[in-house]
Amino acid sequence: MGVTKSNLFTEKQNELAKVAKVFAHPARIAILEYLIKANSCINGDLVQELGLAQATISQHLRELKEIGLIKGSIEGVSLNYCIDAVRWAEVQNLFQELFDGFPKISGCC
Amino acid sequence: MGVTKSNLFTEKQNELAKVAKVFAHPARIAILEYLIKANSCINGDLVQELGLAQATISQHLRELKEIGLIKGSIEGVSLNYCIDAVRWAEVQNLFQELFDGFPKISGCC
DNA sequence: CATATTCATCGTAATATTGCGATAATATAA
DNA sequence: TTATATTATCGCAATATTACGATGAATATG
Repeated sequence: MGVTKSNLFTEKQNELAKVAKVFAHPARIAILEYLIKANSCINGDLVQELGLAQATISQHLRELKEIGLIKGSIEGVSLNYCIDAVRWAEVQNLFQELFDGFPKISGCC
Repeated sequence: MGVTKSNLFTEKQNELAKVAKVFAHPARIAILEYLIKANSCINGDLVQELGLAQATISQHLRELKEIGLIKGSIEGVSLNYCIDAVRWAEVQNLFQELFDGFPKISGCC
């Protein structure tokens, strides 16, 4: 036990859950917000900005990269991470679809 | 170690992460979608609908209830769970704020 | 070449999540 | 009251996440 039974759910439900999991940590939210503000940055900047160890930040960056929300380009000795606009819109849509599925005027409680 | 360092982040970042965590499981997405579709339901329905044990569903319902997304009213021997419209809009806004923070036309990569 | 800088990865400890059987709690029905 | 139905909670096992020191890989600088 202890493992999520993905086979019970639809492709879309699993996808949304997987994406939501990436947002489910304040450090990753902070990284995204910083990337939006700075419009690019490197790992080192983030170690200064947040108070986490370099290894920890690198790990969070990998998760953001794996889900496709950010991408990095090598810039000499350091690395430029930035938000992937296409994926960003895609993910925004995923959430919006769920939220908009609930009618504003509910006939229930 | 192993514990999230919430003190490093803003109130809002922690709140969004906490809410996202609730969305970070396909069963809870499925429950929400079912509640939207059915416009009310009980735990028993969900055991039929999803393939999880009653105890497991009850646990997921509690998490949804704790974050305020759903609320339940006693209906005889069973229970009516439904989506809390106010909280739903609130949470939608939290995500929208983050998503809208990223300008469509990025000057970066 | 040797050294420094920057980021990724590995290994590990601490903690959190997931799933479920068993059981408790509550309310209805006979 | 006794039995039935419905949901919550407890306790446990399996797995996942979080954090970080240590180390590795790659590139620049002297």
